[in-house]
Amino acid sequence: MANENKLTLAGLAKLAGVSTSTVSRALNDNPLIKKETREKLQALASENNFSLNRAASRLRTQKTNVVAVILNLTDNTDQSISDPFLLKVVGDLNQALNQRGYELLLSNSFMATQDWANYFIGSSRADGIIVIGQGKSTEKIEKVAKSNAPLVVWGDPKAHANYAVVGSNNELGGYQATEHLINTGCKRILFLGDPEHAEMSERYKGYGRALKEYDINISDELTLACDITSKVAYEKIGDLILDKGLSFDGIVASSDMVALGALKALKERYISIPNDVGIVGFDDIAMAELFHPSLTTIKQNTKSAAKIMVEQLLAQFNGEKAKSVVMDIQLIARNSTRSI
Amino acid sequence: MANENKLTLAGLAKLAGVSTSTVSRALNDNPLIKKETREKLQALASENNFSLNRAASRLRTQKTNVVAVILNLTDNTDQSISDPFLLKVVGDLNQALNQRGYELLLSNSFMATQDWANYFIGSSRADGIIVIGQGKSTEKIEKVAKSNAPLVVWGDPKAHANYAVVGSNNELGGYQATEHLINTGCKRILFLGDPEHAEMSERYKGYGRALKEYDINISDELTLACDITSKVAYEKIGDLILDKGLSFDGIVASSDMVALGALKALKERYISIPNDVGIVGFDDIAMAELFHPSLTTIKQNTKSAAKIMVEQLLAQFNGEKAKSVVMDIQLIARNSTRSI
DNA sequence: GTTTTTTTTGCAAACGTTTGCATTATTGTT
DNA sequence: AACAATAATGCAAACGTTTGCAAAAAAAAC
Repeated sequence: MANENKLTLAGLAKLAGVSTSTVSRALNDNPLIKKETREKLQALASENNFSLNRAASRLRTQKTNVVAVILNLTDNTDQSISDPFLLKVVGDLNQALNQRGYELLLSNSFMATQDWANYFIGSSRADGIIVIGQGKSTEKIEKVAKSNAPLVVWGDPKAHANYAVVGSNNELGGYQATEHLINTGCKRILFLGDPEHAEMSERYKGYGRALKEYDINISDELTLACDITSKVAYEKIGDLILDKGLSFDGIVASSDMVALGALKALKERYISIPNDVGIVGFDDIAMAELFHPSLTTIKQNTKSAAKIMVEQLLAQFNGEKAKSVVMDIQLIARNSTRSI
Repeated sequence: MANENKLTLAGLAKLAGVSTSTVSRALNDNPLIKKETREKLQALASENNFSLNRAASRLRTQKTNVVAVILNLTDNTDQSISDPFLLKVVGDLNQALNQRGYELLLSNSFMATQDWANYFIGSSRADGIIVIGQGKSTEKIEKVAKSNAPLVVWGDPKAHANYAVVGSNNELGGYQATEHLINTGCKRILFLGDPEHAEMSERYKGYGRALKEYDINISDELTLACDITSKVAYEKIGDLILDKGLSFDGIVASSDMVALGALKALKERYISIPNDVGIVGFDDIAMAELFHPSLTTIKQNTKSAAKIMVEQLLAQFNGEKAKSVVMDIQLIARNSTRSI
């Protein structure tokens, strides 16, 4: 093809009548090279639309400028990848990484059966790893951490781990969601989510704390364990109502997608939202305000979270030790809960 | 760190008492090497959890085994990246690529101001490019195509381009959506979408054809140009009703997200769906069936599309010329349209 | 037990950068 | 004008693989 004899650094050097070192330095804007020469060479390079062979420079510098982002999906393959929240995080990470001169190698947890650290770092595919979602299976993450490869995890920062975790204050989020329902008159509040799941379990704790502080007794009946997908939530709520009637007047959903499933189950039974049942979601995905009714939710700021994760990762590149960071959350009151 | 003196091929060779060539061949399962030796060396490699330096092998082989996937977003940055459909495509591509031994380098169109071909291919960052979304701005794509870098585009395959396009039969989709509304009794059907946008314009054509074939006159008033985001759709429908009352009884939405926006605008005004207005979306995103009412839509099969795109790309690696492929679509009738 | 054939291994040269050090050109100082 | 100090460039050795070709070892043929 056109690839026949691609222009190389040496070729460009000959073209310019200088040495390869000079061209290399010039293209990397190294001040060792006289400014005029630098500019001249840069111009020449772009004229001949030359571009450095990254494979070569990576080999030489032992640095890839690539970060592997791993979607740590749970077993049920298809559903979770469609959670807009996770993908929003990917998008924000991409932007944050690009801003710092890095590229994003996307991967899901199914890919490498081998351990990630070796697969990505040991092989010079990437300089660091960002895992999205602590989820339930933390063994693989632990393994990476132990190999002390640069690593940052999006998950629950309170789950004191031996690696850096960036995530929202899930406990507080759960608390505020519950409190908001209490303040808007709900008495029997359901928690809908997966208490086994790292992030979700903290939200569950916050839920428990709020009930306790407001002297509402916690009943097992009001904890509805369910996978964190809309479909499962929809079914679970349907079953519950079939089983016990409308035994609740508020729902703390562990994610917006879960809330969406619940919403549908309720609306199909002509249960009024927010009058009969108030719902609070978690995440504030883009379409939260487009549901009908629009969804009251706990907003996670993915944009700044992404920026922080990248910072923490880069810190590790410089030999510093990364710390876990707790992100503030924010209650966004909309129409799926009564107004205070 | 642990990276101090990483085991190298030469090191492993010394450890095993053979030459590097033998180890290299063994790890690549080259039958030139005796089977026993191969297995012994492979075992040794994994014992010492050795992994090949990809930067080096890429340099040597002039192949990266990476494919750049570019989200070709339109100007309004934030919204479109949250379209679950596009991200679903990314996920499916990731899987399809991994299956063929490739990795996915994610990027968005804002990143490289330079031309993509040079940035990704010329620099040995990737072997090929997959662009998601033809959208409105096709110049950059044309540029890549001209440089004849391996390229496949997700877009409208009927838009005869000088590059390989994989996409749904958008015209037929638009037709079927419209026909379905007609069959369920709609008389004044609105098209909601962006006729400038490559994929959408084909859907618009199909819409027009259906109206014509069923002898319904096409009125400019019933074409509501709007950006392909829920928010804009929501506003446009609101404005339209404010302006002219309920001047329509059916909507062909150019995507599910657009449909969702319209849905909300209508429900807020207590307009019954599907009785007063029927709505058909496009894409069949995961939550389409979880809207209330669940959304009738034209399903695009992203999973097999992804597989085909990858095949078409790999074909180009082998010097074959890739062809555009039209994917079948399928009407999924749910509750946002009356039953036939 | 040679010779021929086949199988298995090793040698050494790439692939295209970057960078420590040596060298040359330029400027400043006396 | 000679020397010192500084700025700008070039030399050449890496970085860790892969692979054509030669060589050695093993098997087969006579």
